[in-house]
Amino acid sequence: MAYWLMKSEPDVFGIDDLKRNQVEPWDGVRNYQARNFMRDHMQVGDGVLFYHSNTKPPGIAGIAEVASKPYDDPTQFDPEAKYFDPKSSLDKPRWQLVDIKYIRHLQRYLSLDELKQHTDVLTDFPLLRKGNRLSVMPVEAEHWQYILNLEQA
DNA sequence: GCCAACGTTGGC
DNA sequence: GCCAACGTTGGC
Repeated sequence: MAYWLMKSEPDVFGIDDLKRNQVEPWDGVRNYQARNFMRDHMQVGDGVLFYHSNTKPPGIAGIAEVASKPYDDPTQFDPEAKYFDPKSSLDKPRWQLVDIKYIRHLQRYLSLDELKQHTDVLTDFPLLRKGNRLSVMPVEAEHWQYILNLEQA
C-alpha cells in the first residue's frame, strides 16, 4: 500500500466535487513524471491526499483513494477536449490515469502554511520542495501518518 | 544533442 | 498580476 498527494484547483475540481461524484477519472495530467507515478506505481486502494492548489490558502482538503488500475486518459484522443494531445493516438497512447474515490474531508483544512511549520518532520516532503510543480507525488508512510495526526491537533 | 525561447504551474 | 522554477519545443 502506497500513499500519494494529488493537486487540483478547487475552482476547477475540488474535494466537494469529488464528494458529489464519489469517483472521478483523474484526467488531464500531461507531465511524464506524474503520469509515471499513476501508470507504473499506483495500486487500487492506495491512499491519496487531496490538495487544493491555486487557491487561498492552498492546502490539503481531504482523503481519497485510488479506485482503478491505470488506463488510457480518453481526453487525449478527443480533439474537442481541453487536454487533447495531437501527438497521441489510439495505438500509441501517451497518457494514462486512474480513478480516484472520495473517502472523506479532513476534520480541518491543513494549509500549506501550516505544513511548512513542520519541515523538521516533513523532510523531503515533495510538496514543500522549492520549485515543485508536480501534480502527482508520492508520500512516505511516516509523512502520511504525521499529517493525519496533525489533523487532530 | 545543445540551448534559447516559450509556456505553464502555482505561491505570493 | 508578478515571477521563479522548470518542462517542452524547435532551430541549428
